[in-house]
Amino acid sequence: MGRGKVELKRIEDKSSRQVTFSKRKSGLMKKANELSVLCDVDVAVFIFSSKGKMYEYSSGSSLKRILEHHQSPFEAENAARKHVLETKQKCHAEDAGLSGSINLMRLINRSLDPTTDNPLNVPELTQLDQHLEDLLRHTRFKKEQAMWESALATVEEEGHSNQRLKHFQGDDEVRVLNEIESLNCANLKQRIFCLHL
Amino acid sequence: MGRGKVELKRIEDKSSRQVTFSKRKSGLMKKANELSVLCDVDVAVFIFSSKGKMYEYSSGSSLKRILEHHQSPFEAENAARKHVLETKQKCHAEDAGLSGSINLMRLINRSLDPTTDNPLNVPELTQLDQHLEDLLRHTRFKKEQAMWESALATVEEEGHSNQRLKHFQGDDEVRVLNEIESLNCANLKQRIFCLHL
DNA sequence: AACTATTTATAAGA
DNA sequence: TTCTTATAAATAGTT
Repeated sequence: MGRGKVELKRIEDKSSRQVTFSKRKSGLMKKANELSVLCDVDVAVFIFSSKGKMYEYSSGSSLKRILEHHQSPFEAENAARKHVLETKQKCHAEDAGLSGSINLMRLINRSLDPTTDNPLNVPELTQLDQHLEDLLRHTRFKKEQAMWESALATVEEEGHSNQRLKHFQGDDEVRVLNEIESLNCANLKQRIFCLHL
Repeated sequence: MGRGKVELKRIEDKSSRQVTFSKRKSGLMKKANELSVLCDVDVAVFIFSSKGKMYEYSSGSSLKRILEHHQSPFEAENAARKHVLETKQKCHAEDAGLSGSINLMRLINRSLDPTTDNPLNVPELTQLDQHLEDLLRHTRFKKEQAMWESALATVEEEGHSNQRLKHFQGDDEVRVLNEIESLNCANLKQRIFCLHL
């Protein structure tokens, strides 16, 4: 609708694409709001620009309040994550993990929703139990791994700077530095211990 | 646009509301598609009728494929669940659990996403570990509860029918029925044992 | 489900 | 960017 009719394909000129985006984005949200009010339904619209920026509309009472109240971290993060997955063109590997985690999410959601009208039955609870155990094992492994990685990085970093200093210093200083190094290691162990808490 | 202008408020007549819903729903999705194609962005639209039925549009390659491939159980369930929460007007109690579970979800998502560019750090992994432990405890408690509930229901059901039969039967039959009852209990115990696996 | 009189959205221009 | 305006598109009321 406008001075000329447009064919349905990507607008190649960047600046007019941007202008059209801005106009049509607000048009779409206006329409979404009208639909929501006139027909008394809930509507949510999510738009992801090519740079991953997200715009959203969501209707009146229900979705909106929840989304706003929680700064929509859930939808935003998930949608954004999916968008990233897509644009990274790495669909195959992720699919398995994603669908597995979706099932887990569904179980967790139902398990934590006190208003659900079909609470988890025993086989489902058993399945959830199993999933959680696996995930807990996985998490503890990751944690240990991350701890040691950060520990090694610190040691290496400190080693490097110490090494560099040694080039320019006498034997006494080297002894002091070695002491510092061992103190750093003790410090490191203490840090690791704290992380465990 | 139409024979008369409409004011932005709920259409009270049910059948014209339904007609308008149908027309405007497709209009909205058409607009969403145009925006997506013309401006080369990803767009997703979710509409929830008052009865909780969901309609969705999502643009071209990215979101659409993933949503279709997984039958969008995640968005559908979540959105539906939120919708239910809202319409049940029980926002207060759920909010705490919801925001807690959202945080958990985010951690799980990031933990399971191999393509994330910020993997969980150690404090976050510790937090996730803690959450999972809590949830596991909660799940096992629920499982035990559910098991005993179903067990009790079975006992009661069998007890009732046995009670009724006793009215019409002699002492010998009563003895047999008591044996059956105790066998049922053994059976029950075995079933519970199986559920534990 | 089709038909139009109108309103609304918006493309192009300023 | 914002405003204007000619025109395309959407749709309310009707059949």
